[in-house]
Amino acid sequence: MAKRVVDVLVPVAVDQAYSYRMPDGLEASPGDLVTVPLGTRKATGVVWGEGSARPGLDNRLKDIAAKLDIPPLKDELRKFIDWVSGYTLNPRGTVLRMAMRMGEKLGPERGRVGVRLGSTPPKRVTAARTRVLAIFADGLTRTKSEAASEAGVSTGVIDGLIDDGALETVVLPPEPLAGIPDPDYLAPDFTPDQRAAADAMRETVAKGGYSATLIDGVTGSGKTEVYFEAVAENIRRKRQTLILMPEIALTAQFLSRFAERFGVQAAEWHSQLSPRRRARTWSAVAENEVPVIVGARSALFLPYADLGLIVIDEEHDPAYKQEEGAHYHARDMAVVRASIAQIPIILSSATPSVESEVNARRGRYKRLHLPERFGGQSLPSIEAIDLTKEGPPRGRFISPRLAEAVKIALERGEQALLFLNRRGFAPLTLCRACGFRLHCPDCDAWLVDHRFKKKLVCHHCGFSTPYPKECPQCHATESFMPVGPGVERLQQEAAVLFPGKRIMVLSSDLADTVEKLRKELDDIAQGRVDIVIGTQLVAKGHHFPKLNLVGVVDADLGLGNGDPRAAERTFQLLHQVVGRAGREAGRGHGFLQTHQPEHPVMRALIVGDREAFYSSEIVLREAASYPPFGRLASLVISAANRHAAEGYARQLASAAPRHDDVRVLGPAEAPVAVVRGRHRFRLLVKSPRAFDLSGYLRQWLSGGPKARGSIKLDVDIDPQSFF
DNA sequence: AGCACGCCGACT
DNA sequence: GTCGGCGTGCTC
Repeated sequence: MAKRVVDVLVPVAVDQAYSYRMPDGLEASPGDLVTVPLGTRKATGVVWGEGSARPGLDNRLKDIAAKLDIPPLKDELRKFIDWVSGYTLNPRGTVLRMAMRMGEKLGPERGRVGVRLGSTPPKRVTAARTRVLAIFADGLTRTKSEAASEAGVSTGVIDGLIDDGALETVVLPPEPLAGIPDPDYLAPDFTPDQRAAADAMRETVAKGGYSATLIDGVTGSGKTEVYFEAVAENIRRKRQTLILMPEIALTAQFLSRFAERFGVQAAEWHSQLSPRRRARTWSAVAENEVPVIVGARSALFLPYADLGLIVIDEEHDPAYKQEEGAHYHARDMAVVRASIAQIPIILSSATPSVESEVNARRGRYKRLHLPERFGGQSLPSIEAIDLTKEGPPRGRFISPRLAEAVKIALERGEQALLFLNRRGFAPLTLCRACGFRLHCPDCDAWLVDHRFKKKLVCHHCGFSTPYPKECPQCHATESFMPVGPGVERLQQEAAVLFPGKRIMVLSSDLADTVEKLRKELDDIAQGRVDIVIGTQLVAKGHHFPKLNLVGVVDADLGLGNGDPRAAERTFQLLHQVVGRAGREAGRGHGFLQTHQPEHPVMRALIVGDREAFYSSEIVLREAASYPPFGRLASLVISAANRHAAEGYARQLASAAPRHDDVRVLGPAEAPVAVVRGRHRFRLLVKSPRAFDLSGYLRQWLSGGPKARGSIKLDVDIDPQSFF
């Protein structure tokens, strides 16, 4: 009898599952993890289904090597992987890889080594040894490093005592990743509005099944506390919760809030976990030992044993879109995962994405609205400073009115934040003698002057070079002139305007370590800083009690780049930044320096009419058939030389199947035409919302010309950024 | 993703 | 002559 054949999906960039023979004495069902020979090496794959007979392949089939003793990937996760692959056009193996990034080899957790008092007294006695033995006199077991630090000795002393037999080693069970959260550890003190929302949340979770809820409320309205009630209910039901966060920098503050509410730490998942911890977390999630995971977007692909609830915090945040390698939008994929698993999902934001806002308005999402700031605080009042009428003197960036407001705030003993979403000293440096602009050798981009680091940096490829002594074109010396502001230049200006004040610049490139950043944020929170100058890093989630004044130095930045989401992004970012003001100390105030005070984004912020902004933005999107009223895909073609890229892009465009619902725009040179020495062209594909754009693209690309040689094709469904 | 295969430059 | 650079293509 012929052996059973099964399909195994391997975590490499192939779309098809490969067929393998099942050797005698081995049983494996769909979802099981198996090791299989793949080329010259071995790979860990997942049984995806029964063998699909393909003629001519039978004699090449290899045997499955072994089955791993790990819980199988649930049907739910395999369906999700297939769906994500089909939608994003990433090969299934690539998507599987995201679910299997568990660090080193799996398998049973290796126990930690503990040390306790042995039976024989030491042969030689020293002062250090006496101290060690003294702490072990209580009969307790400790790890080597714990014992060493407690006794104030090096681990060498402990090792010596072990060799002597005075101490003995025991294998300890692995340290738990997270305790069991207590849903009733700290009962929150809710306002009637919050209470009602929390009750509704709890009911939704208790009822189970798929549902999507948008919690929408201003900064400080208690959104987190409200969805914590949903989490509490899910914990009571003993099912796992995934809380997705836009980025790790935020999770530290968030985790302590979680611990205050539930009495224990939640387990974390993000790309910076050590391999060891990663592997442990992965298997603990699969073994149902982790009730709550707080994670970045990749946590969406973990092998939950019993996922019962997903929460997306700050659902509008652009960081949910994965832009490198496999493109996917974690918020949208999370909704799909919830629907496949038939569980509730909660999306939370003070400034929902237009997509989610439309879903709520059309009844596809339930909406829970939290209208007020907690404890009766009022929202900051916001006014515009019209730069066309009362701008700063030439070469300066802080207008007299903003400077005056900062002075007054500082006199009152309050803090001020100057926000500018631009790193470095100046975005452009040119030669005053010949007009030469310093640009990146490998990209179509200017070099940004980073004066603190004494370097010129390309923000597209990371190229950096010391400041040149002379102009590369006309060899003039001392002729360079900065054009435009960055946060570092703003600091220089603030130091002159506000002498003697303590100024801190916060920007992602200056915060080299997470610890340093945390300390700086703490310094601000403790009031050890008068003026904070920051990029969008400061916009997110941090709580600064003494901050009452926020000045947006260039509110127009990001509006003029032709991106369909520019207005939405700017509104969300500025709303968030200005929301930093007056969260505790009282009434906050915000200034928007702008050239267009009548722009709908500025009007909405100043008048505080969020609804009006969404309504007008939705009308514009609908008229242009932009998402969420139509679908977009972007195909970026890159190649080592411009001609090859353009030629292939044209061939590809002409191979597009004709379809009444689809418009193919381009090819056009990408907005940043050269990155890392590669020339880029772009095709944009537009279709109605109800159209299967992924299917159309799959058909197109399988029949179109193959990208050979140095040519690369990057497909991005639902592109968020238009670089 | 690995890993082998293959086709051109500088070494004992 | 061959060692080895990494560009190209395959893995049941």
